[in-house]
Amino acid sequence: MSTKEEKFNNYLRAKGLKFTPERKIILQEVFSLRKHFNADQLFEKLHKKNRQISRATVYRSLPLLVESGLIVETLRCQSKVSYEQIFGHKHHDHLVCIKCGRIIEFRNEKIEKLQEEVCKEHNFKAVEHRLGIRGYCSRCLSRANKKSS
Amino acid sequence: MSTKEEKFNNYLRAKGLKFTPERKIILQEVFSLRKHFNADQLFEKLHKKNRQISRATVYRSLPLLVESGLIVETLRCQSKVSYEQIFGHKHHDHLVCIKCGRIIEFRNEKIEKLQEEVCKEHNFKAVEHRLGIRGYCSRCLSRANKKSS
DNA sequence: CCTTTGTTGCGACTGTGTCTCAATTGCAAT
DNA sequence: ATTGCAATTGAGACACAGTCGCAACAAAGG
Repeated sequence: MSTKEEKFNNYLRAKGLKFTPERKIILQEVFSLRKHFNADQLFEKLHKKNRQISRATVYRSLPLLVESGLIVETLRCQSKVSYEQIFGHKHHDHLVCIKCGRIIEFRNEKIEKLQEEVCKEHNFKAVEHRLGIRGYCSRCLSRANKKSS
Repeated sequence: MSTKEEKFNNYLRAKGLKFTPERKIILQEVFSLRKHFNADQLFEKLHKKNRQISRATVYRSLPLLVESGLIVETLRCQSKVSYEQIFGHKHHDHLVCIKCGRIIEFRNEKIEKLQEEVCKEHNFKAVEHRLGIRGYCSRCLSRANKKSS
């Protein structure tokens, strides 16, 4: 099993790209953030740490991290693309609370299997899939019941 | 079974809003477009027909149509929110070709059931769910095979 | 007729993300 | 170490979807 750095480096080399200091810093920061994050949060955090890396570089690096298989584009929340670390994580799906924004992860093998079947039926070669269920989480539901008008 | 107009009107009245001529025109146009569309396509079409309805009004009306249950926000394609008519249609999910953009709809009862179970497990009240599988459609696959380099 | 409340269009604005371009850097070959 | 060159960077301008504030307007009720 290789490290994140190795995996990213291998990807970059294979494409004739360089593992620059900026990319190294971005890689580290991505994995020091919580699992779900977006471009701005990443930029902000770098900025606060006085890592002067431009917005453009941050935005340019994220697709590289996606292509290298370290992170993945997940849901779009409030018109922002949200990313998620997948290095060393299994695929899973999301319950998204539309009230508090909480993201609950789940994995259901049967659903995964059924998706494969659907693709087979349609001669479709899946690259990626996302199942997002939007609604109200248990906390928000119980809170709503307590102070029901 | 009520018509689209009645359903929209009922929703509006219930919220103390009005079924204005602009909203009527927008409603008609939405249902004369093909099933999947976005705000700009709608605006363009109205414009071409010399229906002088402002962009702002179009953007303001779409959330109303969503809340009234006539249309639904589906996938985001190329940073645009895409809508879909659901009046008189059953829920379904999508295979999206990342090469040609084709959208293939499917419905799988077992997946729907399993999703309900997942929600129950997490005490989650689903409002809406989207399953999008992105990949290559059969046409694009066979085309790629023919002229494989 | 007058008031209230919702609606519209206009244009300015916001915010995310992209692009251009000149200057710089990393790396391999010399 | 030096050179050559492609990749990279930062800065700011730009593109574009979507939103907002505001003044004029319309509908409904008293």
